[in-house]
Amino acid sequence: MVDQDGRARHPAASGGAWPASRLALMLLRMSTLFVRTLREDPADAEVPSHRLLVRAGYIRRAAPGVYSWLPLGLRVLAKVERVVREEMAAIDAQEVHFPALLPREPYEATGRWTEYGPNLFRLKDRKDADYLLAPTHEEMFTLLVKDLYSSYKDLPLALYQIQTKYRDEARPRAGLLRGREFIMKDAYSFDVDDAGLERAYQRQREAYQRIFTRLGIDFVIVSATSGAMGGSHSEEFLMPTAIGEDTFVRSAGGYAANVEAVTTPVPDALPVDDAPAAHVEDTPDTPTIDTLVAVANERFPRPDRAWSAADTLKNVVVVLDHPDGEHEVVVVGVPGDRDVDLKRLEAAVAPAAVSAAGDADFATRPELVKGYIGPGVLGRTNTGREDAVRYLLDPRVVAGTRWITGADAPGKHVFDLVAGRDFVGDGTIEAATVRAGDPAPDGSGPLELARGIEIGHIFALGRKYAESLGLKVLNENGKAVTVTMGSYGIGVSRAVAALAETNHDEAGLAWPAQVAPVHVHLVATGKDPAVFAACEELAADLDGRGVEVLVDDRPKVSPGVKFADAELLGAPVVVVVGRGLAEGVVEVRLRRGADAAVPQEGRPEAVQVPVGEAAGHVAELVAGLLAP
RNA sequence: CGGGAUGUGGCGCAGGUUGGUAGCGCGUCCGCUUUGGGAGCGGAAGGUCGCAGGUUCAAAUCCUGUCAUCCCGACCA
Repeated sequence: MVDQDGRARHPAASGGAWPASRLALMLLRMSTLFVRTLREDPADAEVPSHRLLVRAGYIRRAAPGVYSWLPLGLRVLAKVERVVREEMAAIDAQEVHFPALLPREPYEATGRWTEYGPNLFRLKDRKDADYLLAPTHEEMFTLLVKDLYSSYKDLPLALYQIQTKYRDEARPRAGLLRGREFIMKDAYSFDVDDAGLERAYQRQREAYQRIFTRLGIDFVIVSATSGAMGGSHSEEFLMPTAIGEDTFVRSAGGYAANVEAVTTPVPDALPVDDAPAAHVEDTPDTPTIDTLVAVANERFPRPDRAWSAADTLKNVVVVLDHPDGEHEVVVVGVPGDRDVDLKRLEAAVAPAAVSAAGDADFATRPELVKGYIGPGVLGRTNTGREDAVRYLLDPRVVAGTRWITGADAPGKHVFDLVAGRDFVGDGTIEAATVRAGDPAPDGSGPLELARGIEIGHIFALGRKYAESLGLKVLNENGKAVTVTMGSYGIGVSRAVAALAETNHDEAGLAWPAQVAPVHVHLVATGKDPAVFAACEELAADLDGRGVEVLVDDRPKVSPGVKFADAELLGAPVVVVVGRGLAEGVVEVRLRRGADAAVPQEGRPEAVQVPVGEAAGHVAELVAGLLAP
């Protein structure tokens, strides 16, 4: 990425406008199609979508997390894009196209040049000016609207693009599912007031539901945190799958949220009247919760039941790195049977970055005795000292709860320490791990955990970007008001992978008709010229009816190879012209079997169709598969 | 950034401990045969064994360094 003169550059910096017209439909031939199928799995691919998309010749790796699209892959991508474009048009969003290569200044203005951190692809031009490859385009959209619009009469407005995005992920993985270059549809709404934003948000939300439904992608909508994006609220569209990277929770009663966004129902405060006074006890060699519980049960047994980890209060030292450069040591108090979930913590303290405290951090805070940290030295409210370590508590630590926790000296813990009476925090924080069985915050029952792939994310951004970039319009009273915005993303290339992930079997891909590169894979077997002639005739007939056909016209390729390729490539309908032709029939079968909802085991049943009726039969079949 | 693994024709791999003319399968090319489930026979092209040093008469193999890739974790609209 650095050329001979030492200048940074990026091979893909030109981004790329991909006109809708690239979905030029034409009859494809295996004899000339630019594809090479692989018999064996590529060594670097783990997940099915990655393995199969490479094996079937849809994509090729160009660099870690960077993929080239081959003809078949590009057709699937184009079909996904077409659905997205149609549904964007249906809610009056207009398509534009920004560069992928952007100057630093706008991102400097919103603070994201620094906030985005090492994940931002940065480069310099020959004059040593800073540029970036855009990870997302809020700034550019905001500035464009600011350039052109200045009146409330111009709003509401919704714009979008389908554009290549760049994020220098520390660890790209799973092929298209987490790349460093990927294709995203990003839409932005501009409104003059909150009610307008809410309407725009809902229209996008509904469009997303239609898009994923049309694509045949199963999804759940979960509440999410807005993270580095800022904003008031956001929701993620997740496709549930075991290989998903996002953990979310849901209840039988309909609650769903990303783990980062789950809130803990706050228990009622307990009376403290009957609680004994706090007392410090010797608990030698108990630096961990496990050892503490064991010693407590041995030396200070409770009459009613044994002590458990849930009776202890664990104080975890973490470091927050704030965008302004401040390096702050903080202690988070959680029930001892839970850990601090760094992702949840980070979401709760965004935009600060979280890391575990190192020896150097402990050195700056000698009052923190590893393994025996307690509220005695924590918290500004608690200690009355301005320079005390900030102490944030799990919401479960309500007034009246009784805890065993560190006494700030080696080998000593304090028992019967009552929250509210003996100590308080500097606030509460959602940082404890979420477990299956935890109650949903809306009372809709216990939560279960599941995993999913994030395929869409919608944000009610509010005024963060408009404010920092000065996007204002004049209202009815001639007064300048800051515009309120939403941003709405769909991972388009990721959706292709998600579809492959869901629609395959042992033999290969098995696309839903709406996104399949072709509708029909037409195979000619044998060497009889009459077979090839009949196959050509059928292909032309289908083509004339608007059916997209890939005809395997390769001579001297054995039937086994052709069948295997048809199954690997995954067209929804496979037609075989071969030995049946002598009896005047061709074979028609569905790639996924008669029940098109689920790929089936083994080979689907073939239907014999008289050759004269084949085109009509197949065209009807395809129309049925394409019908909503 | 931590842990683990791997770099050998286009792809998938063996060889390495015991240093001695670089191998197998698939794919590709030519010829003949074959044609309903990844064909057979014969022939051919294609590799400075990731890179750089070192040891040695001799290094894919031993030593040192370095780079890269993959997996797990950290990280991640």
